Amino acid sequence: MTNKPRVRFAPSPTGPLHIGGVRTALFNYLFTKKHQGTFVLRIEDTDQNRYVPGAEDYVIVALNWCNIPFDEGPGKEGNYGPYRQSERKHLYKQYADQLIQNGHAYYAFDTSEELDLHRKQHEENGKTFVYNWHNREKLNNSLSLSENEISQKINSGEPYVIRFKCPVDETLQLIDEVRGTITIETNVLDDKILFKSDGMPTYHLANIVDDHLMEITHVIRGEEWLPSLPLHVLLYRSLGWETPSFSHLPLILKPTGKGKLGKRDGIKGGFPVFPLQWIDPKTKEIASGYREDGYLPEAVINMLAFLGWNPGTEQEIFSLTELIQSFDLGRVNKAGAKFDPEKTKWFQQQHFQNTDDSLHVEQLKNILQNKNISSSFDLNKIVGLIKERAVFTNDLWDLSSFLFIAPSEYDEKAIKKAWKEDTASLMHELTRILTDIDDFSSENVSNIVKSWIKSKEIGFGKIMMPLRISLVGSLQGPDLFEIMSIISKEETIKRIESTIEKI
RNA sequence: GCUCUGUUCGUAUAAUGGUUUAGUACACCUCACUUUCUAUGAGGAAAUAGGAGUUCGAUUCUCCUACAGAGUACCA
Repeated sequence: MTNKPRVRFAPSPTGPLHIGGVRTALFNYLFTKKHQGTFVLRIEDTDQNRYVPGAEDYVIVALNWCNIPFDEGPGKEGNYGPYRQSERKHLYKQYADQLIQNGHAYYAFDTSEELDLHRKQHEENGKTFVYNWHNREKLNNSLSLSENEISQKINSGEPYVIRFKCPVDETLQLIDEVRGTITIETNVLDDKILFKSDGMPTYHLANIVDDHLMEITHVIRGEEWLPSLPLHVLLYRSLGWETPSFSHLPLILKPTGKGKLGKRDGIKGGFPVFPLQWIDPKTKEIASGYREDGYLPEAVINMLAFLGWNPGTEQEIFSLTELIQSFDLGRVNKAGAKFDPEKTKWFQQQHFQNTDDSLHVEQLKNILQNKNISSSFDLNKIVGLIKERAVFTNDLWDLSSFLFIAPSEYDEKAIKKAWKEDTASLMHELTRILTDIDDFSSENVSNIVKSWIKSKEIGFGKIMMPLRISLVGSLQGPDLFEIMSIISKEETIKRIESTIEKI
């Protein structure tokens, strides 16, 4: 690559950005950063009716949380602003006019109602209404009307749209970086509206104009745009502009069943489909987010990168830096990928385990502070003991809470399994043994208790399991002697005695 | 319906026109280790959608069928 690429992520602020959108942003980011290029955020808000307040902020916060910030965009003005299409409104009309002058577009006066009627009638006959070369001469537009009629209509303020005049009898060879060459006949295309009667451009026009004006070199977007590619390429040609390179990313599909991953799948499957929590401003409905569910952004990014891409090696755990180094558009898959929440959890676990212990200690400290628990325990040691079975930060507390708070109730199943007739007297005897131990290191306690059990000629489980119930409340947790050593001799004995009393 | 795109173990994917008994990861099963729960380690089961063609040879190239997805708005 000779010149540094400029890429853009161009969401529409109609709701929270879902993980498919984040994946698109990520691939744009990885690609451009690999080549020291620029990542632009452009807000495509040409449809005022669908604007949702907060959606734009959400995109920005989400990208920042994921550590894939944009270089230019709203609030980060570069030389190509403004970056909201609603603020660029004045730019588009001239290009629509240019297309009309060149004969590549025309005015159309058909109302929505008329078009709906056409569609309905065709549907009843089992056909589809297509507005293009085969009927455009007969419809209510500047191709069928006289000069006089046209200027009269326009001057009298009759609403009109501007449609693209799609060329006839041409075979288009389109190049997509991930799919190769795509062939399509222009005759099957329709004359898409470029400019709406409300004075706003449609997505197609605005998108092409902005990509050109912002000097975007590579368009990387979701597969749902593939059907629009011929129109876009034709527009570049009609405007006499150089065409950027196009890559269409495979869709992210539901984990089970058919179709694109949607909001409902998350609710049904109990996993987030959004990077951050989103509260709908109208319905107050809450959609869960990866951030709030305790996922590390590194894990989410890593998981997303592997949805439709792979490095071709057996390495699966990647940092963002490594992803940038390894990313290659040529290795993007063509087929849609089913989303796998289990694998996402695995990525989280891997990244959680790779996180430096000191950060986990900080997190645990915060949790204790929030719970108003003051403790003199060695948190480093505790983290080392429980970390391997933790996946989320909150697990740090769940797995260690019994150290800070003595169990108040005991798991019934565990009691049934481990607490027998003679257990109480054995536990009494154990407290006497423990009382005499001066060096309460886990190693020393372990040696003494184990040899005592051996001398009694009973099974280890007979002592260890009730002891675990006494200290933890259930048959879970790390090495018992480590636990005893941490909570101290006095606390250990206290807990055993209290358990004997309660059961 | 029409147009476009796609199809390797349950899932995500690797590989190559022959060296493949098609590799890896998640999930699943077994064993080991923890006399607990995890985690971990070892092992197991599991796939080239179907049919033609090109070829000495195809999972890899071509075509057809099936299935799937997307698009088909004065939405993006």
